[in-house]
Amino acid sequence: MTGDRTANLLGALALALTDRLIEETETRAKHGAAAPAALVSIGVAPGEPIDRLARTLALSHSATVRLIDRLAADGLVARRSLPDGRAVGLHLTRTGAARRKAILEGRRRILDEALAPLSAKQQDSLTTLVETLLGRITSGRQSADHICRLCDEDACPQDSCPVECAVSAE
Amino acid sequence: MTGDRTANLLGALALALTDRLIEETETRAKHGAAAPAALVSIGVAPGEPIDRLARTLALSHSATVRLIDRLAADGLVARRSLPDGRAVGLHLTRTGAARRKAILEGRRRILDEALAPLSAKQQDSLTTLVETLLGRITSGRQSADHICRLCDEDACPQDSCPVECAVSAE
DNA sequence: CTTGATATATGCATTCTGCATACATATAAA
DNA sequence: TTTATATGTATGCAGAATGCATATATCAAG
Repeated sequence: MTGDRTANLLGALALALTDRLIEETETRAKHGAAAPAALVSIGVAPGEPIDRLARTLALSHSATVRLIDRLAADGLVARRSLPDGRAVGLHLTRTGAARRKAILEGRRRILDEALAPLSAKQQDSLTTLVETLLGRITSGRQSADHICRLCDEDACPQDSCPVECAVSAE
Repeated sequence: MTGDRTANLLGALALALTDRLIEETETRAKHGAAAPAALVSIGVAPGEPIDRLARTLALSHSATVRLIDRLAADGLVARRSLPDGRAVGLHLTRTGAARRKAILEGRRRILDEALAPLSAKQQDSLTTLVETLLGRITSGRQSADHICRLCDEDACPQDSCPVECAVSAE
């Protein structure tokens, strides 16, 4: 009984937080919810090809090409040639990097506001629980990249990331 | 420092869970992510007009009309006349009610899987923390309806719902 | 050099959405 | 009652984002 309630509350919280995060990040990079995730992900791993980004965003290849077209038209992303002549390496322009920073700051602000009513002790307790849940949800490299597509790697070093750990432990 | 990490992890969890919940619920009621929320919300409050549903879903009125058109064409929702001749009351058909149940079960399955690694004690601890966060996020009746648009009211009685309590306490 | 795989790009259709508007009904005022 | 305004619904239209099928270029293996 009480387990049902826990599940329901967690679902409501996830939905409510995601609503706010999407709303916030989407205003800073137009072109849909995938756009801010693209900017963040490209910033984490510059030079990666479109194909890889498509998997991280869980979009089709063509949709990703079109998204990059739009972000490039806005001057946020640049395509560069790679040793492999078929692929293009994606990079953020200076403007794109600034936009990425704004996206991460906006996201962080939303989350900080939500966490404000918790004491430091409660936040520690929450951290442990969330780590456990995140590890459980992760299933492989692609899943991990997708989960972390909006993450601020400065706030969450890779060697301590429960999602990365879950991938390594496989 | 550690606060940043907590925030980031919470954001990742919210995103990952919502991805899974949307994916799951969307397959059971076609026509986009708002469709399952419409079925769930209509089930909670049958007879409500489209206008009110639009606010709960945070969609424009016309988008909601079109959504109801599609759900009605699928035989899931029925429009009935109301005392106020301008409005229409929304109801679930028998098929619609069954679909709603499947949506809530699918949602619950996803959440139960995610919570599986936690002990009963940890789940209790998580419940308390999530209650606090949900109360903080809520801002008014419309916000509350929106947050709870996919909730299973059987698992979360209204008088114990932190979102409802936050509205009452205003 | 040929064959098959890979990466990107594009034509086309579909889905979902919002804005502006039209229409019907209700409510209040004169 | 009549008129004016507000409310709820529906529709025409356009735009954004996406996927499928396909075309093109490049790589890798034989």
